[in-house]
Amino acid sequence: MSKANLYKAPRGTFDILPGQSYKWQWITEKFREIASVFNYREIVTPIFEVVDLFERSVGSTTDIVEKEMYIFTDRKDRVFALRPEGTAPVVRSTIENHLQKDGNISKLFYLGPMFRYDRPQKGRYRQFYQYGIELIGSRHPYNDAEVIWFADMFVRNLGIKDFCLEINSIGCPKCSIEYDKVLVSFFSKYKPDLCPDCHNRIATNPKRLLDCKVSKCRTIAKDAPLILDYLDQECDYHFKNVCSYLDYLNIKYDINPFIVRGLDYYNRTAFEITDTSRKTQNALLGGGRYDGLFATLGGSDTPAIGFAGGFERLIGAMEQNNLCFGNEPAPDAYLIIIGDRAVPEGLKLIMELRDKGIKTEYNIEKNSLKAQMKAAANSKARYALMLGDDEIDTKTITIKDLDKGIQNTYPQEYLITFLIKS
RNA sequence: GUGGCUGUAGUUCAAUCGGUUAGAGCACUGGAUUGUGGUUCCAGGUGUUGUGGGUUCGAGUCCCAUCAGCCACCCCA
Repeated sequence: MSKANLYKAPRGTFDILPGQSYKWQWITEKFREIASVFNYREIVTPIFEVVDLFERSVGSTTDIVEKEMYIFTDRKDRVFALRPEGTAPVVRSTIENHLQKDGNISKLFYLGPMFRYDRPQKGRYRQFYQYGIELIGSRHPYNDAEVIWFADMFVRNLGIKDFCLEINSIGCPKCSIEYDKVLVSFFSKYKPDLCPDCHNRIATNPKRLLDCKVSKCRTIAKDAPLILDYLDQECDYHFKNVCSYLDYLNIKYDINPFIVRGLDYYNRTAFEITDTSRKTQNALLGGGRYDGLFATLGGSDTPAIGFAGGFERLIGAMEQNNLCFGNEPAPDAYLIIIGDRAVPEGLKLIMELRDKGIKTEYNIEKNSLKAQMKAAANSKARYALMLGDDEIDTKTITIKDLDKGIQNTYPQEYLITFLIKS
């Protein structure tokens, strides 16, 4: 072990092994299918960006930029960060490449690894894989609902049933000025009972006070004034409309006034889907509206909304419920060659099969029929194709159905049609 | 980043109070059956006990460090 394991995957990272990779593919396929149905197009951005992009967009007081970024300097002393999230890069690219024309909507999706320097745990990794969408160029509440609809449909299509969709509105900067004041004065009354983190939150980010997991703070927060009661008229109207559209679409949701997304750029609609069969690391996906981000990053005033979620969490939820990831890849046919005389014929055959797109395996290093049969069974191939002296003499091939255990000998010309038919 | 638990064949787990050559199932390979796999029987290697130090006549076992995983906090995907 020690010699073979001199090198290990870095802490918090993992290899997606051959026995697992089809699960990633399955989820990717499902995601692409829904993206296609909703008319989203893929965008691929670099895995690292100048660190400033994330500081400006995600917010300099958030945990992500304060302590979770992988930052490095290149040979010309430029400071970069491995992307901790996907929205800021997409917005940067949209601005840089003038993808967004006023009055139009851009619908983009992305897939790829993200990086956060957290302490690893099950369901929490330093390199993890996300899927996400961004709907850019509309402030209409219908589009909030449509993005949520996409999320809901995706999770549902994977077969996940134990999940909960929660939505909230965190208002706009204007509402926040008023609401933050109310929060500060409310929590200040309980200052001695609050945890040290919450002491800081009073000064830096009052809304996060609602988010604290410390039980004492939680009890206090339970009676805190709710943002929903402090939305200005436009925000209130917007939120009610989002809810109405969700109702029209027959999407079940709960309103949870304690949802405060961890990134600074969100405004108005915020939502999360959580895995209800799990107590920790149970956020499947989360998103919200970010109408101010384009301006923050130097673009024109462009409203947008999106969400992102993690592959690992989905796989965890699916495995826990024994859900199907499609078929594990296996060959259609396994060629078994008996005797040296059949080798040239066999090679001709395997060439023909592969040319026709039939997934065929053959192991020239296994000699005995028994060993080859065993290898065929282990490969999970549907059919074993046996070619020996008898078959050569009669220009036939013996086909054995490895599940049913029955076999028949057919003329060689019939083989391709047989395999294509079944 | 804080606190705790754990680390033994490929894998799941044993190994008495610190005692001599570290064991078993599954998996793997070969054979029984040179034209038949998933059943059975037989045989085979499974290893620097995560790594590095220390204590001891003697360490898988005790101590320290380190790495990794897990749990809780935190954070979120």
